[in-house]
Amino acid sequence: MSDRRRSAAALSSRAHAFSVEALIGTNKKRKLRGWEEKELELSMESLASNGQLGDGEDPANCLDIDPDSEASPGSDGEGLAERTSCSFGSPADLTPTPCDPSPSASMEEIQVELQCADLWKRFHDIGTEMIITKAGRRMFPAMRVKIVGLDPHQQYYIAMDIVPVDNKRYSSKWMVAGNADSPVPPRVYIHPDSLASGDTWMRQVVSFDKLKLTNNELEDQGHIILHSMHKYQPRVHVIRKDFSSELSPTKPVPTGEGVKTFSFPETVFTTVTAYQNQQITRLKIDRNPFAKGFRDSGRNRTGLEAIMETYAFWRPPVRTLTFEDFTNMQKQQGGSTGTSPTTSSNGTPSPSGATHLLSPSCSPPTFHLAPNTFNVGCRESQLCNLGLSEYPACARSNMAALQGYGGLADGSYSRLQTTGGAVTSAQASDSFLPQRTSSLIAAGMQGGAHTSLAAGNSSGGSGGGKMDAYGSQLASFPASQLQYVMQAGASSTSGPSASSGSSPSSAHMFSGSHHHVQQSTYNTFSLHNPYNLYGYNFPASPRLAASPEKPQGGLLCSSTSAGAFAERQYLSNSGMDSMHMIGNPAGSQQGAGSCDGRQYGSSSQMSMHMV
DNA sequence: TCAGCTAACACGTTTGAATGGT
DNA sequence: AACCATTCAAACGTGTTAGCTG
Repeated sequence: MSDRRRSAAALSSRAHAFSVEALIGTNKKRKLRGWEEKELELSMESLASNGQLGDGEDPANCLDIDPDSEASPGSDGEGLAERTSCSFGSPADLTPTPCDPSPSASMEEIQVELQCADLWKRFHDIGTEMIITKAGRRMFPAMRVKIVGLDPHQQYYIAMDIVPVDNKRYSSKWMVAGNADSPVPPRVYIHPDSLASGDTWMRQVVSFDKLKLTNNELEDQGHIILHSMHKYQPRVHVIRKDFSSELSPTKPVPTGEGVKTFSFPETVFTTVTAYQNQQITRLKIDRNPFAKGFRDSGRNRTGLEAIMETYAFWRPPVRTLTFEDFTNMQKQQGGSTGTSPTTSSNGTPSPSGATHLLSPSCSPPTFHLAPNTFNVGCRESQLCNLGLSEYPACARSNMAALQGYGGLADGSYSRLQTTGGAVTSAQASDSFLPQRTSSLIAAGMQGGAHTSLAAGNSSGGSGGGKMDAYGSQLASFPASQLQYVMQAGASSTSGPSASSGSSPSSAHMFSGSHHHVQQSTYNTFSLHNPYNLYGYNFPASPRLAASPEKPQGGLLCSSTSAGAFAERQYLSNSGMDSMHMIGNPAGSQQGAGSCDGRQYGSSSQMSMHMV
């Protein structure tokens, strides 16, 4: 069955959007503007008629959808490819839009920042689809926002609703299939942490990942009810306590003073009961940890795919193919489409043909520290040596993938994992995870030593913890960073069983390691994304570039609370001599999370050192 | 015949209780 | 007794797919 599934997943019969026909039949791009402006007007009328907009609200402010934005599925008859042909909108195109035209003075300063906007933009460029089911389905990406400007002592509700963008129903080819179905009962998802103080809200990332979408109008568990094949816009509401008297999960969000509403154009999505665009499916599979079972991970791969994965670190960063890419290719290749990247099994450019598709936005990160230090990522707006505007979008998004696991919001353990014969797992918490005691377990050490590092609870920043081995080496690092020493040469892409040659102790670590490790080591990180479609590939060291074999010798890594397993996995596979993750003590946030379903710490910077 | 929807399924993650060691 | 690490299993989330419906 898995074979059948995978072969089917290679190309959906419904994936029309990236067909050559769809891609080249897009010279009507400019025509969209007129249509979309018209659509926008209709959209606003629809919102107003549905009672989704409050009195006095300016609908144009509430759904600030740039007429040039062509990312979401539309009904212009040109299909999704038309939307896909656009490049990332400028930041101005996707700015959050407050909807309340007359907020009170205390509400005026409130700002909401969409977390993981890069991921949303990726989906947005393709045409975001959200599955809805009778039982309810979570959104992916989930809405996650950071709120600033609240009165720290004021009590607020944070709520989310989803409103129709227009009054149309779409077909699987994103053509208008008629008017929208009858309005569904209004539903508002009130964040479970409500009611909370402004200080509480501002200290955490407000996540709506528990929100579920359903098409069952009789559903009574509070899921948001939507129609399939309709286009919707999520909205986030900040509601002051004294204006929440009318707040109800089954009533439209009250409007007016004391309520401020935000929407993000890049979060517009189309509801479906089955994915229509294979690019969306692939992106969701690669970024949603719950869908890891569908990732290409070495099994049932074609020879080409296996090679591509094995040599993943050789390849340049690849981003989603755009119409401009395609036209450029046509120019460069004399209009030939024979090597169109769309022929790739997952619809992405093949490595051989991808070099001219490099996006400036995916250019390699800049060396900015010591010559041997390589800044690979940071969390936006925090301790970032590069300004956000100049920071490669792909690198940012890949940073999330790099960060691995670090449960924070729910107080669960952070799990640091790696692969092969290197470090196995850790449940980590230090000064970045103040409520947990840190520990780290390393295996596959040189000489087979079973090294267990318990960093301890480094409250106050003082170094703590015990180190059974390599203590002197590790002690030189701040206690707030978990330290690892592992043997790169012992690791392998073949998974935990690759711990051959390890001592009984290390073998024990693998045989008896935490099941999370056992389950996850095969699939995580871009190395297991055989096309490296969604992130940035670190440049391999020259040594490794010459050979896929991994170097021998020690590997010194440190990590913050966020999982470092991915980095280590990358290192162990790519031949990086070391990687060093630098935490962000000041920016440590409980509740920090990722948009791909993982809980991350707030490590804001990561660098690699040649040692 | 077709598009859209549903439910069963396999696979993986998450979560918490149980167990054993220190 | 308290704490911690580990194991285990159930619950849950996910995309796929065959079959159903209109």
